[in-house]
This record gives sequence, C-alpha cells and structure tokens, in this order.
Amino acid sequence: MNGHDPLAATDPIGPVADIATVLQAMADPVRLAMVRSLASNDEPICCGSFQVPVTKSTLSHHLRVLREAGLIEQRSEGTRRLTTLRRAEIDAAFPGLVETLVRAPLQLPESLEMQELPGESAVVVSPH
Amino acid sequence: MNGHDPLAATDPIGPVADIATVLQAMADPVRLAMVRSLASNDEPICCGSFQVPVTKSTLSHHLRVLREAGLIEQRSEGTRRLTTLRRAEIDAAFPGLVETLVRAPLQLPESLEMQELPGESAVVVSPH
DNA sequence: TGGTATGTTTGACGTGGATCGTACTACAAT
DNA sequence: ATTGTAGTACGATCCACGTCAAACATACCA
Repeated sequence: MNGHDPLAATDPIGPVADIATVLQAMADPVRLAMVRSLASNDEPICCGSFQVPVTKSTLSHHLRVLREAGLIEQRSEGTRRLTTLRRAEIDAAFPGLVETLVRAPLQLPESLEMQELPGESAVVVSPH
Repeated sequence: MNGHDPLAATDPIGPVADIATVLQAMADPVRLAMVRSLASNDEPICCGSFQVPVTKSTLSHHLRVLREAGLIEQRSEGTRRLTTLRRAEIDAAFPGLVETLVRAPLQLPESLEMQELPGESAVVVSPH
C-alpha cells in the first residue's frame, strides 16, 4: 500500500483531449513516430517494440503523454503492456486527423534515425 | 545596407514543410489560434489584427514560425503586412488537416484569454 | 527463494523556445 | 523634416519539456 493504484496507469480512459493538447502530443517527432506506428499496425504494440531511439524511461514518458491526451489505451498482459491507438475515438473527435498523419511522408531528422540498439539501451547519435 | 534583403521576409515561399514541422508549428496555442483565424476568414489578415494576447514582437516571431513552415504567405501593402493562409498548398500536402483544425472546438487555456496587457504593447483589436 | 524481463517513477540536467523590451527600418501623412 | 504607424531584429530571461540514469514495482520462471 504505497498509495499507488497499480491499475491507475492501466486504464486511464477519458475523452480525447482538445485539439491543442492533441497537436502538442503529436508534435514531438518521437511521439509522432509512435502514433504512426500504432496507426499502421492494428495490433497492439508492446512498449519495447517501438522503434524509437530513446531509453525505456523516456519511452514511458512519451506513452504517458499520449495516454493523458486520450490517444492511446494500455492494458497489462503478463509482464507486458500492450498499447493501442484509440482510433475510433480520435476519428470521432477529429475526423481525418490520424489518416493525415499516417499518409504523410515522414522524413526523420537525422538526429532521430534508428541505429543498432546495443543490448538494452537505445542509441542516439550521442551528443558527445 | 545591412545585408538584409527587405523582401526576404515578404516572399519566402517554399513548399509546405514536412508533417512533423507543421504539427510543431500548429501545436502552440497562440499559433493555432492564428491559423484558425486565418482559415476562417478568407481575406488576408494584417498583423495587428490577430486576437492573441502577446506583444507585437512575439506575434512577429510566431508569424515567422508559420512562414518558415510554409503555412502562410505575407505581402506588404503600404505599411501593413497582409497574411494569408496557404490553404491550397496545405490541403494538397495534408488533405483535411486545416479542415480538422477549424472544425475542432477550441477552448483556450485561461492563460491565453485576451486581457489587458501591461504597457503599450498588447496587440489589441480594433472593435470593427 | 532468487533471478530475469518489462515498465514506471523520480530526480537532475540541458536545451529549445515563448516571451518581453528596446532599438531599428520602412512607409505614410502632416 | 517631423511625427506616427506597422512591423522586424536582436538580446535577455525564464520555464517547459525531452532526455537519461538509477531505483522501484510487478509478473513470470527456474
């Protein structure tokens, strides 16, 4: 009993946030890549399967932002957390938005390109 | 003659930027309000007529961001700068995006509501 | 019971960017 | 010319946020 509800993060379901919040959530290149990834595969994606060059803590942070914007749902399955895009809800709130994002050709800034993940932590072009 | 081309800012026309840049440009609440404003009136808007609670220098900054994202065009007319949304180009690049933004109900965060700004500089709108 | 795998949380850090005020430029009207 | 108006440029400040490492939590397996 540490005051933490273990399910709180699992099922945060609320309405999709307002357009400003949604845009802000999607404006980050990492999160945009995540959303596009989620939108392309209609199967849930487990946290470690996102191909983004950030550490797992940063990834978790981004998932939180998306979750709090009402864009994704997560459920635990064993030790995994499966993430799905709330496509229907988003489409209802902002028709065509996800479609636009998925269709748009995306050129990652080179600072964001994926490289080999050596063992456990993701690798960016290291700043030094 | 400081090396500045006085027309450079007037006609920077290039292609609409990539989706990440566009989203980032629109994600700011002030700029979102500006874009919505531009999208609603199909007449050009002069700089001082935006109903946003920032000083003119900040406003100029936001216009630059939008311009560099390829979202707006500006032309000088006398002492004014008339700004238009590049609707056709944006629609061609990201169909439905502007439509979505305009349609979305927007609740401004209270921090963004119009109010008196200290001193001379608040961008205020002529009542008609 | 311990060990491993998967995520979350927390704290710290650095940077980008939103903001302002001031100074400057360009045009118009007096 | 002088004044006023409209906007840009620049420098400074401040804070939000993206990032990481480390510690913690939870589930599964040996």
